[in-house]
Amino acid sequence: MKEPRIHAPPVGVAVDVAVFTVREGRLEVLLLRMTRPPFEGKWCLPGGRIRHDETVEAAAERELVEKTGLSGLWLEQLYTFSDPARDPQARCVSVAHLALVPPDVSLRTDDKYSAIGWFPAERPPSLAFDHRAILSYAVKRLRAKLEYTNVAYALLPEQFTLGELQRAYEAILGRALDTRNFQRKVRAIDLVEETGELRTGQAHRPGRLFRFRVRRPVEIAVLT
Amino acid sequence: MKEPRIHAPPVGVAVDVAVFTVREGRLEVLLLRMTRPPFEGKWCLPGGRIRHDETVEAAAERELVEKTGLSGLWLEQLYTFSDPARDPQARCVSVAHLALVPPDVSLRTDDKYSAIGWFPAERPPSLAFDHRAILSYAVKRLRAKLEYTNVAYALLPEQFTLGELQRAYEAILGRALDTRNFQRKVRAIDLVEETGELRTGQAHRPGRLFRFRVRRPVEIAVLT
DNA sequence: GCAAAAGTGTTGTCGGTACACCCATGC
DNA sequence: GCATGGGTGTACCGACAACACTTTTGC
Repeated sequence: MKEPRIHAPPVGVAVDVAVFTVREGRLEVLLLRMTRPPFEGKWCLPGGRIRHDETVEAAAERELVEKTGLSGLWLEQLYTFSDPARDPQARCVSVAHLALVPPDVSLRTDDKYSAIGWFPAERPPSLAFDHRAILSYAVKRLRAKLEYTNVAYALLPEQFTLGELQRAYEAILGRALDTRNFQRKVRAIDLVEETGELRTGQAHRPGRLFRFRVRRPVEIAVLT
Repeated sequence: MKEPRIHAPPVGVAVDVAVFTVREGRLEVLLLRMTRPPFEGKWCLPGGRIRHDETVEAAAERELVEKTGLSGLWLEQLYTFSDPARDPQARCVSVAHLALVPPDVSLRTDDKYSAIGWFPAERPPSLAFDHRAILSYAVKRLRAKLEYTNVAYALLPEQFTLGELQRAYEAILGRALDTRNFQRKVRAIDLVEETGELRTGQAHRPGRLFRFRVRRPVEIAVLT
């Protein structure tokens, strides 16, 4: 009934972030290579301990800046993973986060971290800790949010064609969509607006360029 | 860039639980009265620190048993609240949980806690910490889950009439539903099955009694 | 017999899905 | 001129919302 150990060592609080992007029609996640035991050589999601004067969301943003150079991206809290065995070295819960970036960002690869890179979100390499479970959960949540919010704005560049938007949706949802229905629906709910410009340079007929009408998180019904 | 304080005091991990029930057509939440400063006399959600050998969900269940006598209820993790100022006494993040009980459970009121009771979830008394925000978030999530899952089974007794089920839905959603459409939909998706008995004793025509077909969390479409 | 809750059917509308063709450009 | 992705219109179908009356019991 009473606490068994009065002065037990503290339970730590960390954050981890699953950062996604869509490139070449594929959903990809950002991973770092670990350099120290016990997970030497394995890959992991960026993250770290939180500080006293910040929320977990702020910690997630700070860790991303420090470890990857990414800033100002779309980010939200996901779930707290707390299996006592999740970290073999220290008792530590992890508040997992989901983040999205457009495909044209550049990573800072110069510093102490041995390697950093984008990997297929559906078939990642072997991951440290419980990061495989975190990644699976993040993909699931992203799929769900895509259906009833406008989060896609955080995954695409400022301007894009409807074909590019559709391919981003297809990459995340993992299934093909009907172009005619997709375009009609996207326009019906005023998700995007024309910029007046055309995508030239590629072969074939140039597509009209669009931008998102609102570039902050909003609930909006699209696509069952 | 580097950690400012190498040996900063640890950030604690606690859990809090918003326990709901529906009684007399109203959504109610379980609150405890605090006995110690700085929130003496205010009410709070049940909760406490986690231990080293348990997940946050297990900690939530354990705290509920210790503080309220409730056990074996429906429970899920909600969100982690981490404002550095949320607890004026100790730096501590709280992993909030949502729990549901049927209206006929009894609370243990005998021990050290000065008071415990059910309050209207929409108009609670003055709450300690950030528990008002946690409660609001929990109500929002409960409403959402009611729409696409069968969680209502955790709020109703073993047997109930369709009228009672509808009133529970109306209490949580905060709006009236059409009886004919409600009954048709509930039966169409095989949410419930007849027990063959009737609700007698009240005045007026007795209703048939039903039970939920499955009494574990399942996704099922009901009610826009 | 009357008050009150239980229970049942039909119709119109809207949104979703399925589907085929013409258009504009680069090569 | 042809291959390729861009872009548009229609028809069917199912789900949902709106709506009124009969039934059964306790008092």
